[in-house]
Amino acid sequence: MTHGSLIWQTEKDCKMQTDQPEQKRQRRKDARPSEILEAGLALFAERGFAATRLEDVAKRAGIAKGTVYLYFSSKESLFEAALKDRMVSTMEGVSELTSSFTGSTEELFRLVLGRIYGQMIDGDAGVLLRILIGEGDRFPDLIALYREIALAKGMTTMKGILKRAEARGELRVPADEIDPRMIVAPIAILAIGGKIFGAQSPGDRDEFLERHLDLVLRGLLSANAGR
Amino acid sequence: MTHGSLIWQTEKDCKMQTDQPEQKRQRRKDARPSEILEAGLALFAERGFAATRLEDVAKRAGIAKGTVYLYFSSKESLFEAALKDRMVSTMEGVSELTSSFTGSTEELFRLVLGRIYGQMIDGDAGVLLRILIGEGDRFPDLIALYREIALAKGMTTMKGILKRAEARGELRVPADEIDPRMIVAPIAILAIGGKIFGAQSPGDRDEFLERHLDLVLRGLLSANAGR
Amino acid sequence: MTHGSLIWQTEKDCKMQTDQPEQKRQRRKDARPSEILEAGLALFAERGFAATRLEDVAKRAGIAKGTVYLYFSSKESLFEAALKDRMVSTMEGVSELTSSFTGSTEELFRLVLGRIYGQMIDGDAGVLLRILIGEGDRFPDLIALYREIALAKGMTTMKGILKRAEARGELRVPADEIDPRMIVAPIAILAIGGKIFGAQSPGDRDEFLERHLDLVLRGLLSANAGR
Amino acid sequence: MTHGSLIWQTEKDCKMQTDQPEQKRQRRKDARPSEILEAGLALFAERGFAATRLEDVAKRAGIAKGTVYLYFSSKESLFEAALKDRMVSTMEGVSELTSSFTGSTEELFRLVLGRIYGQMIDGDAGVLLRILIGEGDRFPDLIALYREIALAKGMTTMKGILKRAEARGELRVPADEIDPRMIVAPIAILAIGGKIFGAQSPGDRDEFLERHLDLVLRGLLSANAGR
DNA sequence: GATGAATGAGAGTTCATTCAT
DNA sequence: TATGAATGAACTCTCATTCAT
Repeated sequence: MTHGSLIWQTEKDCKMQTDQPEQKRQRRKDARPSEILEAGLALFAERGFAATRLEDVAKRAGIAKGTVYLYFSSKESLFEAALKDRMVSTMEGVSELTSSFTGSTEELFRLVLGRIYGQMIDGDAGVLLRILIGEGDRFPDLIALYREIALAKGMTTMKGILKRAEARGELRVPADEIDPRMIVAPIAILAIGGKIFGAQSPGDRDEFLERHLDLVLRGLLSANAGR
Repeated sequence: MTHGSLIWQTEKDCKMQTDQPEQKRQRRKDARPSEILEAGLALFAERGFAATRLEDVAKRAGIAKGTVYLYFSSKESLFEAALKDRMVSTMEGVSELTSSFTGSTEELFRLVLGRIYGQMIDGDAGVLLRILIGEGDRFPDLIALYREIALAKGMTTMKGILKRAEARGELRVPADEIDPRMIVAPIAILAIGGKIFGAQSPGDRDEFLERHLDLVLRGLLSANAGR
Repeated sequence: MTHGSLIWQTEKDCKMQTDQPEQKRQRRKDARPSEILEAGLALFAERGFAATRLEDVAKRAGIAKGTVYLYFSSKESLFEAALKDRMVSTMEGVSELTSSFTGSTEELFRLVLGRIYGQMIDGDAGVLLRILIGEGDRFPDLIALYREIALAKGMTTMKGILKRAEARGELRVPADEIDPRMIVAPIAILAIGGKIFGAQSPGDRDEFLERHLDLVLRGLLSANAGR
Repeated sequence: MTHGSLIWQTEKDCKMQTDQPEQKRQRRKDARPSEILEAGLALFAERGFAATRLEDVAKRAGIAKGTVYLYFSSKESLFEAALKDRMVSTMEGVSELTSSFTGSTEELFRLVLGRIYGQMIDGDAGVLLRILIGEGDRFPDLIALYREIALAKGMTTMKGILKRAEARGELRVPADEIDPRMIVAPIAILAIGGKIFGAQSPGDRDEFLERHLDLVLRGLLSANAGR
């Protein structure tokens, strides 16, 4: 849930659990926002937006209810902040992978999809998507934002990979005729609907990834499939 | 969603109440539960569980707030009933298609996926999923139910198709090594995250289906893709 | 405090105190608004707007907290409603007095000011003014409204009296040169600042009125005042 | 309100803190209480007691929230201190005018009322009244104080003027039969309810004063008014 | 059965006050 | 002394649920 920004988390844990173990009335203005973010993210993921009480978020962050409002002006803005925070960190790194890669398309796919798997399933990207989806039309602005930041970037990256494959003569069909969403779909399924479609153990997931890759790359049918 | 016409019928009844009091009233009484179900489903889909007010459900069903409690003991139970009702009806029909089919696997896939497309996107299956997803862990029973009824059935059907293809020598890999979820994933993506991943026009959707099919059946890479 | 709309109050008291003495869960949709209005008015007057808790208003009206919101959308709108209700009833009647009067200007002043005394001091008009004044710039709309409805009407009425006096040759100066506010001012002082300027016993008030009238009508100085 | 310049000075100090640390800081320390008083008074006047946040008072005084509590034990005590401070300074000066005056009563009234106009409308006396009025029964001590300090003094002065006029044979009625409040009332109206009764421009005010004087001194009716 | 007025627990939010620094 | 982060009681407003009619 909270692997999105491991560095901050580490920092925070140090301060909290080592230096000032059980005190009340601490002052940690710098660390607070991300702590609250984490707490909120965890609870939003667990219960959805509406069913998450700000008091519980505060409790989980180890602070009082009112303190949340020192850093976020409302429950909604906390949610927004959590979403933005994760979107940015999630979508970074993936695109960089692509540009410098020199191996085969299959290897590149393996690398990129593997990376996305991690972000989506072990990280928080899937969680956020789930909330966004579930809250219906409550957050049209956030949906728009998500589409701009996360989707657009993801699609662009994927298009890049396909173009590259096309240039190398590895594609069966023109790159333009492939919708990147279909390639990412199984991941999204796992991320969004883990509980529903079957929350996998890490081992399962690796296997799922392999099959996903194989399916996407080579398809189901044998060359001589009777049609 | 699909049975939306019922609501109109209710409205009509309202208008006619003074003209034909007894008969219409009787007919409506029998229809009540499903009318409330429809209204609930529509609003849950639109706003999520928490953000849906029972008063609005009642209004949409053309009845008074208190009347809902004559048929459902709580908001939660209405939610569960609405989802269960739809789950059962949604997943029927697909499996029958398969058993009697005699053509090629590709044609069968085209038929079955097309059918699922309809159910998921134009019907309520996607809506159901969306609601379920957003409420996190709040309705574990419903999730379990969904997995039993919808997923299990869908997976079985899909497995059947794959086995059949295998028997006909059309599969590139053993049927057992294919996870049916990967085949259905792009559809689910469209159904669940229409707003997020891009709500398609019907034309778009057909094209999406074609590409989806093609991808699944033959994969991305050309036979001589450098690896 | 509550003499502004005697008719409603009477009706209401009948229903409440005679017919259904001590029941909970009553249903009195028609009487409720004015009951809540009265309760609100009383508490607003006692404590000011901000310091009045809606729960106390409810308690005083003999209902539950939430019930208030069935009739008024917010605390502010309750205040508005109370203000409007009283303004209208207060300013009515005064103007009618004037039009049909045939006696001397002094008698007319005596009549009109006496009437206003009653409204302002025994009624709620003064209370409302007090709140409006004390809450500073919180209710600019209400202040504007007050000026339109209450002030404008009052000023117009007063101007009418002055014009009438002028026509009868009773005025020492042209009617246009007299600011009606100065005539009403002592009353307003008493109404607004009863506690501060000295809350009078009814006897005091009558005497105050007499002196006020005498002062206004004939002034302080004797005809031969050395200047 | 009148001492507003102090606040600017404070701001300047803030800027200079690094340049001339010790001296300025010292000077500020002594000025603190009255700076806070000013800031409080200004905001209480603007918004009323409840709607004024201590944080804003601090900000306006150029200090931090917590610092207020070094000088005042609570919001209420700040409020009381602010009002007391001003009451004392406001009512001084008027009484001295009277004792040494040798001209006609009309001229004396003109002088005294003019002075009070200034205090009430341009100074803080009206503000104080306004605040006190709005808070209903919340500060009985302050109301008592106000009556003692401000009202009593004002009334005494006014009585002195009337007695003097009586001795000079200029009064139409015995001085004892005139309530000084009626003479001051129009001023209070303007001071308290500027927004409500019409906030005047300085020109308006002078004219209002003239008419006020004329009305009070000579009354409305002509000598031969039909009665 | 049907209604909708009434309820009251509960949530988000504010802000006077405290206190570690 | 001065600060401002932290607190938590208190408040407004919502809405699932009840029940007299």
